[in-house]
Amino acid sequence: MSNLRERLRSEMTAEIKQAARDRLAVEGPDLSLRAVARDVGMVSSAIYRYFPSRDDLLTALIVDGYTALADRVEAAESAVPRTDLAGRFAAVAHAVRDWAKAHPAEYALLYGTPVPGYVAPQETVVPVARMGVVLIDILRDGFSAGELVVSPDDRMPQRLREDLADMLAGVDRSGVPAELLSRGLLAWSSVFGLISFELFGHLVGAVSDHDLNFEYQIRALNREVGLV
Amino acid sequence: MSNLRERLRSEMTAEIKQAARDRLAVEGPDLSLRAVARDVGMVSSAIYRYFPSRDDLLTALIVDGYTALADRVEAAESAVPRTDLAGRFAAVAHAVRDWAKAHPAEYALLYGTPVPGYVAPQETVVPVARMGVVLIDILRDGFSAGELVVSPDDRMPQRLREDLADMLAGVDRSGVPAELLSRGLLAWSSVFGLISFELFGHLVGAVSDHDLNFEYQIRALNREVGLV
DNA sequence: TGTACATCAGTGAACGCGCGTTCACTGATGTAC
DNA sequence: TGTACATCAGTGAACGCGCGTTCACTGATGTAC
Repeated sequence: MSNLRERLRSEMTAEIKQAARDRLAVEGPDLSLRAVARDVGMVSSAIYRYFPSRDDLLTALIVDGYTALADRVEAAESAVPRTDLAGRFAAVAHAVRDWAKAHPAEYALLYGTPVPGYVAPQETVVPVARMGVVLIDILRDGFSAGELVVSPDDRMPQRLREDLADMLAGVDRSGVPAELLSRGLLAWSSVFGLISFELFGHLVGAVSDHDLNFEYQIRALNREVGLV
Repeated sequence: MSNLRERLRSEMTAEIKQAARDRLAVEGPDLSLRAVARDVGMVSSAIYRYFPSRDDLLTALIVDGYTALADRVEAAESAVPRTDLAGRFAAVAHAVRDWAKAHPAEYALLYGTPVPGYVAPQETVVPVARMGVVLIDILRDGFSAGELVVSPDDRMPQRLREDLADMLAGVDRSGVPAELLSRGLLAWSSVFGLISFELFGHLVGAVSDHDLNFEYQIRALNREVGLV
């Protein structure tokens, strides 16, 4: 059986990616292939048996990151009773923050300054859509249960309405009016705004207990979205 | 008079910083001193007549960036009638976004992934506080005019209340309850969340007309803060 | 079960490169008398 | 107004470095018969 070679190969691949993640944490987004090789005890050219180039290694880290984050978000949200809409949203928000705090360098890789000239791989679409589904499901459940009240807004530009209706192609948005999708998008942006502010050091003068602040703000956000 | 030398010196300093900003835009946050020198038509060592090291040049760009942003924010906000609270907040939000879109690389430098090991210079405190003052003034005016209704929230943790009361040391927060400061902080985070999402490419599948979306979301934010 | 051949992980040397920073220098501008 | 000296912007060579990637190689693992 060729299993030995295959198993070693996948273990080695994982080890390289982990070393790369660790490197990312200490020296930021310009990943050095040679440093990674050193860390796993290999000669630098050996990495090329596993990744055809430095960019491909980076791509793998990015895809892994989105997937890990989506996993955490889904797991946290599914553990909350379906009828507890605010609890479900809070679970999602805290899952993102917890993952970000546990993996700050990866968070920065996904949601910080994009590497110039580097285009996000198509494979990120799937995990990103998974998070979108979780969020939209909360909105739909709230709407169809009558807990989320939304009055049609005729000041919403038609173009924007169409954008929102087409967003996340392939994801079921049925029964969720554009007004609600827009609210969800704002809430989602706010969650990442809060987390980025905290992790990137923009709250240093303002807040000392970040846990308390985040929890309070998520409650406020819940109120604002209308999930109570 | 030594004015000639001094004038040339400050002109050259400005030219170097501008070249550095341009470089930033094409190759991201790892600024190359040699590339900057090439762009201004100097030999690389000549830069050291103006900046003692690469980090000092970066620092100058960061301080300049915050200052330019605070200038724009103040100018935009002060052009709106004092009683138009929602208009004042919208002016602030749009000023930030306009500046960010006009100077995306600088925005990323200030609000994107922090350079690991690099500590933000103390001089950024002043321009950051200036923006804080603008925001807090809006909240105070709204509160004292009775337009911003805020009921005391006894679920707000004491620790958080103290944090908010101490925030932006030296800035006048008199007459603005912690509940309102917290709302302001959330709104401020949301503005940057929206802008970062747009500039860093996280809305690509979701929204095509970013102007419309931002304008709509800022109106929603205004409603949420209570500025109508 | 044993042998011949194919696959492929890892080595080590080499490539060409751009980087930040230093240093002794030249020559123009500014200052003191 | 003219001369002697000080200041300082910019040059060019050199330093030591780490980088991504290539290539011919060795030796172990896997496959076919």
